[in-house]
Amino acid sequence: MNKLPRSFFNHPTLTVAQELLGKVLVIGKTSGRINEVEAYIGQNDPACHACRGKTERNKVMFGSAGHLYVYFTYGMYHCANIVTEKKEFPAAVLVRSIEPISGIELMEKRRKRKDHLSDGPGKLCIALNMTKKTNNGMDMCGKTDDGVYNDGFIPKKIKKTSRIGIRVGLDKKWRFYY
DNA sequence: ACCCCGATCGTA
DNA sequence: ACGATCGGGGTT
Repeated sequence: MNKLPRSFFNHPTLTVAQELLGKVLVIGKTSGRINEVEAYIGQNDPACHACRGKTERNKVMFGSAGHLYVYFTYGMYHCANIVTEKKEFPAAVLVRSIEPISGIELMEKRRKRKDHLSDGPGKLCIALNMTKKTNNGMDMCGKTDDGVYNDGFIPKKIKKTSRIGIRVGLDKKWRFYY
């Protein structure tokens, strides 16, 4: 397993999003294979948090690639993105689902159930214990084990649809899964 | 200071 | 398919 370097994320978001499929996300003692993502890209994407410019919440998206953008939503959930593209270009890939690989008992304990541990953006943040307070802005290309890894797995067929849970930007088919 | 609504989840 | 849920971002 080799860790993805910053140069992997410092590219067009649609490319990074599709290449992230099948990679292994590691946070602490838990990990899982990414099997669903969505791209959110800059000022011309009405569904992107950064479409109206930089704010206190979305400022991480304007930073350098390879950092986590974790935000709080629906009064009770978190969602985790990995920042892409060059500095000051606000874009990121939302990780919507992972297939649990390690730390499964820990995930079950955190989720308080044994099924559907991480098949949703809010669920996987609970399973991997990611919150805005502790994970927003963290570097996924640093020296710690936290990050994204390539173990050689290659998705067979990538499917593309509109993104989930949004009311604008539905014309863009920027959800990818396999 | 406050109002509105959401990149969701779980159950029906 | 739909309702619960509520913190806080963004604007006043």
